[in-house]
Amino acid sequence: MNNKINDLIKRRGFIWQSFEIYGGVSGFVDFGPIGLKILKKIENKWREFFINRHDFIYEISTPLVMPEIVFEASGHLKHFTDVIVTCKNCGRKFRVDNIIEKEDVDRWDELKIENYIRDNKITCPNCGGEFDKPSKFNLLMKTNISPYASDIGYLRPEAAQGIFINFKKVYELTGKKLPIGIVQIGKVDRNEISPRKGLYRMREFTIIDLEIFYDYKNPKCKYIDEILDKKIRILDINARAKGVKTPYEESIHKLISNGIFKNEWIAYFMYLAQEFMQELGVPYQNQYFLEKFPEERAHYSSQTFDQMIKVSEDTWIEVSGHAFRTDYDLKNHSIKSGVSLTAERIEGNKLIERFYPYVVEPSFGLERIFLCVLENCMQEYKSRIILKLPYEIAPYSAVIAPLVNKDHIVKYAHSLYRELKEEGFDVVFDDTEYIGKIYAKYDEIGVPFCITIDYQSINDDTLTVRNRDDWRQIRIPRKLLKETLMKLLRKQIKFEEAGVLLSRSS
RNA sequence: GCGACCGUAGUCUAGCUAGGAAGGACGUCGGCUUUCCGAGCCGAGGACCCGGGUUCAAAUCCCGGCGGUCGCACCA
Repeated sequence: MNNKINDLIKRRGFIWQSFEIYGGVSGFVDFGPIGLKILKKIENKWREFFINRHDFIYEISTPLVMPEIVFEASGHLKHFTDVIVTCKNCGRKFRVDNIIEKEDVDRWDELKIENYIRDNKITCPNCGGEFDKPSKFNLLMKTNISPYASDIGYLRPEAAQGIFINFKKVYELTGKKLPIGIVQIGKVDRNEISPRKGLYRMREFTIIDLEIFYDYKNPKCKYIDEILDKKIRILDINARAKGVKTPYEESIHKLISNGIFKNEWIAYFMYLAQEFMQELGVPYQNQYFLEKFPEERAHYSSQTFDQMIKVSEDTWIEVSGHAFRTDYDLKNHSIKSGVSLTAERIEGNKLIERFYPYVVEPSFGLERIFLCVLENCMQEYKSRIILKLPYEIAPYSAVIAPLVNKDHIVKYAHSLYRELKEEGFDVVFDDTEYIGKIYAKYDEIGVPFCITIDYQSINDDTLTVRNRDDWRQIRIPRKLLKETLMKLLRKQIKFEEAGVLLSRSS
């Protein structure tokens, strides 16, 4: 990916490899102070964007470790653990169920598979070569829940299961209404075979799983009308099957009437996801939705679109997946647990039926969003880096800096800093260096404004505000600072109109 | 997981071919200086990925591990 971003991330300590002093373990990263502030602000922005604008989405939190039975029900034990064999000659790997056509092969252990392959002289379908010993890969991370080895637990590979098993409780707590959205934001673990490329493929990351439960007999999305004229960029499977490689642009309305979506909810949240990434600074042209072929989809999904974001000239990465999970999960957990995870259809005063709602799942990888945002917000100006983060996700709203390291100037600046902090502004104080360095440093980590205190401030209680994106400065009275800063951060006022524009600049 | 290449302060790097006191730049910390864009001067702290082998002597050569990049495979 972008070397300059990598360099910046390292230099400023946004993130680093976990367990570094012990040599590191691939697939895990630690977030440093600045990186974490940005990450958390993106997370909060997500809440604001997706939860607060609706009245039917609720957030919950459930454990990371889950008992084995949950994943028996969800299908993850079966579909997440594959035994594979490798051809000694050509090196190709095959899933055992593709090589041995016996229906119970999923339950065989490696020894039985090895014996079967030898006894039946099964060879590589590609080159006819001999197979090596079978090996297992287990994408679920295993642990024990009690001192007894028989109580197996797994770290969750998605936050969704915690939502499905609690569907009925939340549904009842919130007034038995459909549609209902339940979201969980938290860490998940997957034993990736070869994690690579820093934040792109990790063994532990933060997932945002939003499950929208709706009545399949009333599939209308009540928000769809608001966005029918809006457009998205998309590459659906029909187009892909014809060999089309570039996404096309189309209105939601047209896509729906063309039958691209299996339901309106998936379309609605795809559009919101696109708008969300736009608000985080990723332009429309750097996004599209890629529909997955059936064989590319997860076992629970009947339709999947991945939201692709451009991070460099030839690299697009998935930041969200939009899956139509139907009633797969609720049904399977109901069967396994004996508890019926159903909604009720009531007409008049009578309970007509209990049914499994259908589920649409928008699911986001928080660290990937972080990565895409950094890649898209980084700009260079006069051989310096400016991280043009949207104000809401900048690590600080402003830095307060004395222009020179003189006691009375520093004191004045520091008291201003205290005052802003007490008012709730997320600001930082920095008197450590020459002013040019301060500008450069905070441009690089995306802080939108720099408030400097100079000799004039002492005399007339004015100060300067410097704009990260174009390096212009205004001078304003100290008493107007809080109000002006608030307006600037909310983009309620143009920078040059917020105070007296200074001509000095280079 | 396989193959190729790689691993020196926080970061970038010199030194490795040909074994002999590990050097620089930026950043960090302290001091001086400085009225606006990584400025200047002085000073300080900070590194050979880990383990084993060869050798009088290993950052350097050899083996193993860990990690990284790229390619293949994998990616619910």
